[in-house]
Amino acid sequence: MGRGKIAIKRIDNSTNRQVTFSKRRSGLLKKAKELAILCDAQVGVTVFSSTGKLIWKLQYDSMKSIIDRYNKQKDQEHHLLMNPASGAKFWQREATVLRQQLQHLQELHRQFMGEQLSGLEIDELKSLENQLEMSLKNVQTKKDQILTDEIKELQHKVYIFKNSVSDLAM
Amino acid sequence: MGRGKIAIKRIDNSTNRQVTFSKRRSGLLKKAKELAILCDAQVGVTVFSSTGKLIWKLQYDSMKSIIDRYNKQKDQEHHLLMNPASGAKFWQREATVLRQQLQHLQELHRQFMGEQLSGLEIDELKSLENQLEMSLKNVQTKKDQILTDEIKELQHKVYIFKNSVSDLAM
DNA sequence: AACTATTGATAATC
DNA sequence: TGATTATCAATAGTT
Repeated sequence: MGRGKIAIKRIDNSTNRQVTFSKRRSGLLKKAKELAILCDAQVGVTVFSSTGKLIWKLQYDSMKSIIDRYNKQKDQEHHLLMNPASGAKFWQREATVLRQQLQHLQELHRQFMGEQLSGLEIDELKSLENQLEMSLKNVQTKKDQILTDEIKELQHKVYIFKNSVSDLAM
Repeated sequence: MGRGKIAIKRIDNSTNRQVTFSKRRSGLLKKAKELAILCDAQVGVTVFSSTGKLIWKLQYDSMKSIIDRYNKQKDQEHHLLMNPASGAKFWQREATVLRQQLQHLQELHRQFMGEQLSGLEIDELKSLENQLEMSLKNVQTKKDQILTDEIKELQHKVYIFKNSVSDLAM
């Protein structure tokens, strides 16, 4: 999209990669913001560079609902207005709950990755095994479906092509 | 970017908004994917429509590193905790990031449950399939190990019991 | 869902 | 880095 077309693959030159990263990151965030505003949607974007640094986080419009809730709570608990430190407390509670949920889900997810299985009972392992088997089946079904559709489409194209060739021969 | 310029504000006509939402969402996800590939970065995007339906896209194997990096970053910002003045803002940011991580992980987990597979490319499905197969193997190995151990233990008990019975007989 | 006239994004360059 | 601009890409309005 500039003075020349580029292939979408890792940019080898690191300086170039950095420059492109900056430019496209801002482009992406702009698009995200526009989407959120235009379509009244919640859009979140997280970007990490390859060195692992958290570059940007954006959570558009969902902030609004959080702040609404905060303001609501502020009304309900009037003493909050008197105590400047309680604003921090509200968000701290919020963060604590979220972190607990996240940790719980992380642990669960590790188990789905086949890690950290030591704490599990035999019944839990069996149940996990069943779930994984089911998941695998679903994924394979979906994959097969996509591949089959693709083949059908190609077969149709070949059919069309054959016909046009025989038309020419007539 | 089309037959006319538009102002970036909520589109009132709901049909139009829905159409624009579809178009721009796919545009955004394409950009995110390109950024990730070109610049070797981890990019996550979550999109909720105004009706609350979650449409999402994320390189599935990057979740672990996102969480690791997040935890790392949290350590770096840890000194902020000591400063009471920055309290509310810090915890607010904390909550925002946590909420976002939670949303990503929830969606990722749904995919590991074999749900919400519609948005995935064929390569992503293959990748997920491989991971599930590996997980399943680990879980089965662990299960077998536990069962084998249990059997050994029981055999030992039977052995002890036999001996004590023959002791009694003497 | 397609199609294009436009606007917008950005790769190369300075 | 930061600005410029020639191109390519995205998309708003139309069919």
